[in-house]
Amino acid sequence: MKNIQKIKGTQDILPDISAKWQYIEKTVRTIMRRYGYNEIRTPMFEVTDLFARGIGQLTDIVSKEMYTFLDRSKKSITLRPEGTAPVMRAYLENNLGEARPVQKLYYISPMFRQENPQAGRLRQFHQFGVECIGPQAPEADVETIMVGLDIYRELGLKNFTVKINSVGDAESRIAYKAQLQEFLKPSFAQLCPTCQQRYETNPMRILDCKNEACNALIMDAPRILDALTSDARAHFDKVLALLDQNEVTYEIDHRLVRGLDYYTYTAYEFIGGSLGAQNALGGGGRYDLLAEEIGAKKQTCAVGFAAGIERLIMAMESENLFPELQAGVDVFIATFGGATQDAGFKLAHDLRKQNISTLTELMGRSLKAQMREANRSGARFALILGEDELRTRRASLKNLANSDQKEVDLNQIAEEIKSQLQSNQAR
RNA sequence: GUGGGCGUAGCUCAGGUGGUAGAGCGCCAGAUUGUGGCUCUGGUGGCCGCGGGUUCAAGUCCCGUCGCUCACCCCA
Repeated sequence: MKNIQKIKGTQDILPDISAKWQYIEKTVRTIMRRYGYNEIRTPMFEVTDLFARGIGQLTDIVSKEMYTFLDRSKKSITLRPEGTAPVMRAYLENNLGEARPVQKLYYISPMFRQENPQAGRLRQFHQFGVECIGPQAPEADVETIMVGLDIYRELGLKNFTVKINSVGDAESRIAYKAQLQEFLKPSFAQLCPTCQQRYETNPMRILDCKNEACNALIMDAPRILDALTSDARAHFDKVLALLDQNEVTYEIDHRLVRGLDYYTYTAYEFIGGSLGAQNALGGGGRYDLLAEEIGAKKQTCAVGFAAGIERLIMAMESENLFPELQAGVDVFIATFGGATQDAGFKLAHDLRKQNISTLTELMGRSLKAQMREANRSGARFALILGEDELRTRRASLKNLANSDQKEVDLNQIAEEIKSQLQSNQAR
């Protein structure tokens, strides 16, 4: 009989690691609040069509990476591979735009893509992200970038860069695609097979191909920034000006096009410097056309980003940024079985009612073993409760950090622990 | 989907040219009749991923298979 194990590309987040997750999540929520973003939680699965139409049929995500299945009523369901389309769906479905012209939303949630796992790539992974829906103003683009930066800064991350580009509006892109095809036409035969396909379907994707031959060809390709309409160009210039004015350092990356079809105007990425092959910490941009792709009657402007939590953890570990996160209980009650065990159990109940975190012995071990357990658990105090103590109504309270031990009246234990915790912040 | 590396104790890993297994850490216990961390002593713990083949004999060689991992594509 084979042991059951986790599905490829998934992870068990065990207690020592989950403390890191909580640390990051707490920071994310703090910064989101600082910028006035509110949390939205959408379902983990959606009708397949949402992603097929929203993200684009010929993106890698839709064409080969989605977890799609038929439910019992033969409806096609997909585990969400990314967060933006569901948020936009929820925005439209709930008429959030009618309630307020600007909706600033954030999420922290799992995503699912059926790819081969490797460092920094999982089948279930987690992202936090923001969507600023409504404004067309460049300020909104810049604000989302600053949210991401502030989160990384707050966590102490140093080794990363911001890359930015504009993929223009529909008109700019039609013009640019034609320029690019024109440019590549003579050397079509030298392109890699996938890029030969892209040449027709989505020539801009050739720009971020990593194949040597394609790379060489693209070096001198025309730049999309030179093909932008005056509106698109003005928007991009304003974004850059705002970044400059607000102390954001960035690099313009002419080959940054991003993998999802819905981007317009601004596209940007947070690139980690210590991550290995999968080095994108997060990415985002403006997507003014997504709403209509999934059925909105009128154009809905929006900009946002998504960032990987697993990759952030990797980056933070390589920069050694996690503080001591061990949170031991306040007190471990050691007993000797029988009446002392019952008394200890009841005492724990009383202490917990007073918000003192308490551990009791559950294995019936020796005092020595219980003391070892108390130490291992990180408890601040050990309380020793034996027959004598029960009789005299006084128990021994030992401070495990400095080994100070004193007799305390059973009715005074909570007060004693509280005052000691307060006075010396015990360890 | 493709390619490389790796599967030996709870964890990290040793195990020239084949002779049925070891270390460190952890865990348990003792030194200390009711007191942790340090030290010392002892102990627990392994169908050597699985299946087949070669051989008197396989952790070791061969084949297959599964799993993990890194990488390609692409992305978080």
